[in-house]
Amino acid sequence: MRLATWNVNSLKARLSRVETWIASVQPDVLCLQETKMADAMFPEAAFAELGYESAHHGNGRWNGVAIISRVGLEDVRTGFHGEDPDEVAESRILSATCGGARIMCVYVPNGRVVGSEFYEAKLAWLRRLRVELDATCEAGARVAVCGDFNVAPGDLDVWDITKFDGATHVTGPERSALASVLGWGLRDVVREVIPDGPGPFSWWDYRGGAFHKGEGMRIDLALLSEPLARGVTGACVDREERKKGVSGEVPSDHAPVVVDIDA
DNA sequence: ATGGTAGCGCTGCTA
Repeated sequence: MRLATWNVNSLKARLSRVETWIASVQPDVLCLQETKMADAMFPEAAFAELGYESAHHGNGRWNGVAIISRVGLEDVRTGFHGEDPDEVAESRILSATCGGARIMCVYVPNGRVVGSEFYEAKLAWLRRLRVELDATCEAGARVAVCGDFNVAPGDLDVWDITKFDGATHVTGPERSALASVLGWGLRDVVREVIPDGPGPFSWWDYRGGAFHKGEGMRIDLALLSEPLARGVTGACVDREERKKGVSGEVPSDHAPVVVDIDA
């Protein structure tokens, strides 16, 4: 199974690139974040034409998550378990069973300024993600939690840790909350396949030529439970997609993360 | 030099 995750920064603005990328890379399951659209606007037919089923959870111009699969898409859950779908304020988690694995597509809150109410909400959201795993997944199950975590797990996951002193995405509480999610029984397989850094980065600020200066962060992660992680045969970040297209089409500020699992 | 870019959508917020 080829599993991928990609924060597309508006699926409406990026659809053409996403279609081209899918046709080229041929993922079996693709998790999308920041679709920035309501369910009614989701281009389900475009993915069907490529041979994929899809599920989307979006409620407006921010956030929005989707799972695209050509190996089945069952038992879709919108939001956290026990959450009234009509009461979900922000669309940040979508789960489905694809190809015998429980896929969770997540878009963790950014957190903005350390210590702000948004930062505290981010920590609470990550704690709730651990609760979600405890409550909805059996130990030993095939589980993949993929998405934009807005946390750089280690110092090698930012271009220059000395420039991040106390900054959002690298603070101890954020990393501890992420570690608690991993502690359910998940492995950061891209870091295992690529142990050296800095990088591989998955996000670069649009401003100031950050991409070309190599000033990025690794915040888009594929976290796999043991039965899936055991079968990983390769993992990478597709930096090519982050380059500007020949037609001048603007890329997302995130690159896709791709994991191959022999299963 | 306290900026810069992108998306949404039309004013300023979010990232």
